[in-house]
This record gives sequence, C-alpha cells and structure tokens, in this order.
Amino acid sequence: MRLATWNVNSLRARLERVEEWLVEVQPDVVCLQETKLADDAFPALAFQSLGYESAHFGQGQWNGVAILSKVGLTDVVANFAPGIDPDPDARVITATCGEVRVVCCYVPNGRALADPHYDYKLSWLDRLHQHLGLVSAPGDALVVTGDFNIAPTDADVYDPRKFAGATHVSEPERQRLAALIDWGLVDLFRLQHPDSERVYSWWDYRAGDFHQGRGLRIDLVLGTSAVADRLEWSVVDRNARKGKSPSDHAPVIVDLL
DNA sequence: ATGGTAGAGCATCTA
Repeated sequence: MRLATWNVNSLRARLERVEEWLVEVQPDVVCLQETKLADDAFPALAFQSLGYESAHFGQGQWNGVAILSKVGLTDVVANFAPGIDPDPDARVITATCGEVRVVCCYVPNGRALADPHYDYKLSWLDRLHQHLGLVSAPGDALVVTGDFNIAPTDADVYDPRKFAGATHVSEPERQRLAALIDWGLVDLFRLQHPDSERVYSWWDYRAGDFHQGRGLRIDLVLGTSAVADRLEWSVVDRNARKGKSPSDHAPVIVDLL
C-alpha cells in the first residue's frame, strides 16, 4: 500500500498538478492539507474519476484537510473525536483505509512563541494526543500524518541557528511530538533513513529557498509498530515542488508491504 | 537588518 501526505496550499490553485501527480505516483491513500475549500467546493468527482473515494473537512479561505483512498474509506471522523474540545478550524480528519486507521492533520503554525496562536498550537497537539486514544490504540495499525509544522530535530532544519527562538523547533512543541512518539508511533521517514541529512519537505517561497536547499522537514508520516513493521520505502517527492506554481510543500510517500 | 513569494480575496491576513 502506497500512502502519501501533501500540503497542497490551495487545492483550487493546485488541482491540475495534484491530478497529474496522482496519475504518475499512483498512491493508494493520500492525505491533503490546506485545501482552502469549503466542503461543497471540494472536487470529489475529479478524484472519483481517478479511482479515489474521498472525505473532506473544510471551511473555505483557510485550512481544510482531506483523505483520498483507493482501498476503502470508512469510519470518517471530521475534527477531533467527540469528547474533545472541538477545534474551530478544519485541521484534522480521520478515516479507515485498507485496514489502516489514518489521521490526516494540519497542525497550527504557531506564528511566534509570544503569539496566542503558539499556545493554540500546543493545546492543539495535546488534543491530537487525546484524539489518537479515542480513534485508535497503540496496538492497532495507525498512521498519523500531515503538516506538523514541527521539525523533529535539528537534523530536519537547514540552519538551526536561524531558527533560535522560533516556532517549528521550540522545545515545548518538540516535547508534544515526542509524547506522540512515546504513545506508540515511529517517524517512518527517519526509520527508513536514519542518517539522511538535508532532506526537507517545505521551503519558503521567498528568496529562492527551494533552489538553495533551505528547508525544513515538517511533513511527517508517523505509524504504530504494526505499520512500521510493514515499511518498505519512504521518500520526499521533491519533483512535485519543481516547475510552474508548485505548493511550498513536497509530498512525502511511504510504501507499506 | 530587512525583505524577499504565494494564496486567500480585494485590505490585509496567513504562511
């Protein structure tokens, strides 16, 4: 089973590119973030014609997450599971695809450590942690994937000195990510490539950062051991970040046996 | 040290 995550930064602006990519890469399950669409504008028919069932949780202008699947799509939960303080934003959707529970998330950016949005980011991560216990369990086949807006370690940052005091690398958010790992998840890209350096999934549009190799690895695919045991390959698809009007993120792909 | 780009929607906000 081939599973991918991609922050498309507006599905309206990126649909043609996403369609071409689906045909080329042939993933079985795709998690999309930042669709920036309301549910009634989501192009479910375009994906259906390519063989995908889909579920979308959107709000319009900002955010918006979706799961596409060729291997079944059931037990959809939009937003955090009942019992958790609901998120006003459309940032998480959960479904079961081919016997794997899949959580697709768009973690808040945080903006700056002193910004209230950063506290929202930390509380959001705490609620994601609770969510996992309600929709799955560490002994199950579970994938938690998406744009985490956290670089797990300094090896995932092109120049850690430039990020001193910034979001994406701060200790409190890394601790929240570590708590998810401790709960029973593995960073599948890092499992496959423990020593790879300068592999990123996001580059700022500005100042030619992509072409200069100035990026962060913030798009993650986390899996329980039942999933990690099936890991065959993992890669960042940098080709999808090239050419005319790309997203600022590249897809991350994992192949499971 | 600052600002550089892109997408939302039409003045800025978000990233």
